[in-house]
Amino acid sequence: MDQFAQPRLKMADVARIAGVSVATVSRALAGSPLVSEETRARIEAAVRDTGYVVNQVASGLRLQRSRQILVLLPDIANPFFGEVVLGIEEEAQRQGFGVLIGNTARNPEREAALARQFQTGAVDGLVLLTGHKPPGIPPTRLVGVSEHIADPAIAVVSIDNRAAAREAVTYLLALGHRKVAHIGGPTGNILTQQRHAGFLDALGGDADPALVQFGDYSIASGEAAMHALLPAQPTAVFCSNDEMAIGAIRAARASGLHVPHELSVVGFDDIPFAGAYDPPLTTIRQPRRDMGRVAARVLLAALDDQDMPRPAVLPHTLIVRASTGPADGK
Amino acid sequence: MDQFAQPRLKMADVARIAGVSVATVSRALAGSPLVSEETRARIEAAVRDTGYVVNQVASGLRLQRSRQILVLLPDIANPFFGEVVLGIEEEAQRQGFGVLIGNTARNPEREAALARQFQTGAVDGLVLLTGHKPPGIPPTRLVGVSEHIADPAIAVVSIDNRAAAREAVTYLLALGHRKVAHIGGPTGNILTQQRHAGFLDALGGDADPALVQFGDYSIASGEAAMHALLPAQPTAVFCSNDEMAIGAIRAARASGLHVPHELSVVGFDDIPFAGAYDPPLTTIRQPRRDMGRVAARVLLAALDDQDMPRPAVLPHTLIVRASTGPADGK
DNA sequence: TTGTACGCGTTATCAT
DNA sequence: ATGATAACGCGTACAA
Repeated sequence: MDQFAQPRLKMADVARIAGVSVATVSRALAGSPLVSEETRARIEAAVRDTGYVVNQVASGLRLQRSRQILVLLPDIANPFFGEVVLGIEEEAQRQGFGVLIGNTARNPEREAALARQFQTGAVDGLVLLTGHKPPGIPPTRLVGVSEHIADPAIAVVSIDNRAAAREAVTYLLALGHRKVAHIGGPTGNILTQQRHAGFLDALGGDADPALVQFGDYSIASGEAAMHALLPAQPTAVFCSNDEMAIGAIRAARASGLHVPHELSVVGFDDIPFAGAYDPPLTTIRQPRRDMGRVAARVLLAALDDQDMPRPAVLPHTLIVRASTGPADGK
Repeated sequence: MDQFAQPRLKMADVARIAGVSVATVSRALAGSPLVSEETRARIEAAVRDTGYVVNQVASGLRLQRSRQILVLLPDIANPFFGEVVLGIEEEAQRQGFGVLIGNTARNPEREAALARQFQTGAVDGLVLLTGHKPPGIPPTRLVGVSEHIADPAIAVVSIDNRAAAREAVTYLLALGHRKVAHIGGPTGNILTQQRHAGFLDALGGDADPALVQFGDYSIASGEAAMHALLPAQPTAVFCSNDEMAIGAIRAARASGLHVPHELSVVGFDDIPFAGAYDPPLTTIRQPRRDMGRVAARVLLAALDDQDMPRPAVLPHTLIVRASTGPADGK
């Protein structure tokens, strides 16, 4: 009952069936003008009849390029990345490139295995959503998205995180809040630093240390950080991402505080669930799909030109929803 | 200033440096015992010095296998898949396989491009999280996860969706609910049908049509479906996934109903946000990571044995949280 | 317009 | 234990 897969056709098979040489088949399939209409038709018929598809591995070996790019994700479960990937795919497809995704899971071994796909020509370029270049590969044919890469030779497509954070906090101040707290991510993280800097900017330079906590961008860590902040009695908190903002809301509620009447909460990213949470989250929206599109465009241009891709800064938006309100609670 | 990437080393370069033939280098790198310790050391030194890595494309062409598998996702933004992918990666890595991810985005063109990666040997096997086999490829070296595949030759790793749905609804009945509604997914979808069947099972065979609505597994569609159900005054609703459950809660609240006092809501999947929502969602947990692990195991076994993989049914769990309560509202 | 033949970087066979 | 060489399947000079 078990059908054995028939050995896959090669170009020579198609050539034989069409009564031509492999060279002609290759040319016909590549759309070369050096093929008569009549032979082209015969070849196309043979391809249709047999269901032949060109072997991308052999072709890639010969051409030294695969027309594939690989997107490296640190955490495939992070809802931030989905839309970025869609943007990348959109632009790549437009330019005839395929997109593969690799999940490093912050595991050096997996990252190395994926980097090898790049080093050995299985993919032509890399989009880094991981915030760092895999060790041991040259900083060329790479582009970063969202998070800055330590290697200055690598262009990054992002928003102005510092300005966005400043804007979010300024908004809270405009609502009359005077004790604005901040929950950041891991302190070593560049995004954390940029958004923290924007927080300080808005406050005029420095903040009460009792009003600043750092988590790890998870809901649980936001919850813990908010519990630690509550004794200082902030009336508003700016969180470095939406997950921690949700955690902050949970902690506030657990302590009997109403959001937004007694505590305003601002997130960052506008992940898919942000608008569906109760209350819907006020947050900074990153143009994720555009970021992906631009990143792909920058990378693919660099593949052709061989010259250094330029970084791009895209506009963010403050999305005001129901997790924030006036300082006096109405 | 622009460093040109040095042309990549080939095995012949390493051979030259180590003063041996490429055949010996190949053997040494493959761990063959037919290499003297002394030459092996020289070769390893050369590899370290140069940073040489074997070209997987050339190797794959020669060996006719890549030791890579490709996971096909219908929607990379769907939070259900993250943990499944982790399970797949875990097992694949254990067996020395790499994992790539392809997002079809329900776009036939992208799906075809990804299927070609498989057809042409860039990857050895396919894990389908899409619910269907890409057209035009033989049903071998494939395994499905979660959703049944139309082609009976393809093994699927899943839970017993019908039994799980029955269990969820039975739990609601045990709480004293008599008007239990259901929000399903697209009616053509197999998961929708199985979970709907389980809903009917628990009710003893049939349900009031006014208590059944179908959405598209999105939050918005759950919201719309719940609005349509409200006139029938259900005291509980079983939703075919967590997103629609969240939508149902939003709709109930918008109509002034308290969850769970006036309406109990059960979801399905236990996506990462389910426990963090307010109220935390009662739902059916699928053992996502295990499903991924088992799927990888089944697929990789099939790659060796050439025989048909066997389907697997894994245990689900009803997770009771705060979105459900007794029918009398306390 | 078409065909012949070589090379892309490996691995395996067959010598030695 | 090691080396020469033929494949793997394709693309492209070069020849015809």
